[in-house]
Amino acid sequence: MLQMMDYSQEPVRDILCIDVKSFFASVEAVERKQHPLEAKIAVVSKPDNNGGLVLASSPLVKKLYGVRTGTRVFDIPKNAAIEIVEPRMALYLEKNLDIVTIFKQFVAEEDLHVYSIDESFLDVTHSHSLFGTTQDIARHIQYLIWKKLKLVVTVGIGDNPLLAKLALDHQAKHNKEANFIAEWHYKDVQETVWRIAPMSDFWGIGSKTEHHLQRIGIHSIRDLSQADLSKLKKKFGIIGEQLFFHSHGIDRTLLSETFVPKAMSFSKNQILNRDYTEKHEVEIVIREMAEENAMRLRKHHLTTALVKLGIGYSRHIDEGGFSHQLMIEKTDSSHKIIEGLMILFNRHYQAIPVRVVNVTFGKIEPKSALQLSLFESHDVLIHREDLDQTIDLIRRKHGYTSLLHASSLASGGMALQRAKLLGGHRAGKDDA
DNA sequence: TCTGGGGTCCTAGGACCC
DNA sequence: TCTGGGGTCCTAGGACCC
Repeated sequence: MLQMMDYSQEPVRDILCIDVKSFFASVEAVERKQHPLEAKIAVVSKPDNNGGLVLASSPLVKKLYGVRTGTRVFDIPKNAAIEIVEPRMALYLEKNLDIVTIFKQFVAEEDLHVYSIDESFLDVTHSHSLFGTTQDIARHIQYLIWKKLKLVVTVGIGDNPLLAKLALDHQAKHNKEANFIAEWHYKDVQETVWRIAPMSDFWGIGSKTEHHLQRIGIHSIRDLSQADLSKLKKKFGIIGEQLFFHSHGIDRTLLSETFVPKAMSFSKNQILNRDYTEKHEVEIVIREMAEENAMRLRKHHLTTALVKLGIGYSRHIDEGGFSHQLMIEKTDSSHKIIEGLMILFNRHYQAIPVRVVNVTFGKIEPKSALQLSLFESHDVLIHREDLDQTIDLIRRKHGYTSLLHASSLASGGMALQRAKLLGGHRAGKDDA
């Protein structure tokens, strides 16, 4: 006897989940006057480095050569007619803004949730009198985006955001015959959600969770929906409960209520181009990354009160590394932040080759009045603040490379290389 | 042929306070 | 003094997503 849900009390909205087919690769195709579905382009994080990986590939490249997101550079067939392209994040951001502008013609701000650079949720429940049925709206948006940007978007439609997202990922994306639109409702859960396989394809289930589930006898989403909820809760906590409801297609979030909270952390992650064995070299990298992050803080008038330092050791080392955090006085000053990071670094660093560095700021808050300290004179603080702002200004105007600290020019410095990156990828513009 | 980068959320243990 | 209890914050680590 199958355990079914009573959906009568669940929210029923008209949700669209929209994403751009092979976004980065498609943008690059359009820039080259090619049809995005006929191009053979792979956007690669570090084309000149075998360690790089594919961030996006044209549909044809996926189909013909099996080259998809995550494929390593050295796994791309050598003789394939694939154009390898460096990412231009600034360009993609621009296109994203154009697309969001189109969305805003159809929904109010609070009914739009931009989930990532190429994926958004729209609640069109209140848009029908002006724009027609949900399907009409979906097609209209597809048409406008095609007309304006020559990009193909796929649309999942559902009674809630989860169903829309699942319809998108598991049906719309592959269904050209249906114009890349798919619709999943509560009544379809058995024929749709339950058939998603493998389990790790399901949103929120990764390989670890999949294994864990299998160990307790759950081998499909359908199994999951029939599992004992209290047992799931005991094994997985809140996540277990969530998984259970998701397997029934239940998701109670309302877009209009999920005002996107301000990002609570900024992080910088860097895999170094070689193992760093000298302590001071690592220190220089940490300083650079801290400064870049601190610039972001100041640009948005924010402060941090928590710094985290993560160090990953070379692959040749058994130990993985460490990650430690430290509460500091609320600040946006590079000096104060670096001071905190250096405490962590000196406390935990061992003479082991380093390959990965992570610098994260937490407890981010809007900046109030100048923070005064009992231990430092007003003048010193003001001076430092002025200095930081001036540096930011110069960098914003002339590019990060225009004002490198002397230390960055030492052998360990990566700022010169990283300045050309945006969101970790090449910005593709002079001063993005 | 060795490492992409930026995020969020949850857990569990410990410290500290009342 | 006994093993009290609840609440909140901090920390490290894990898992997942795009």
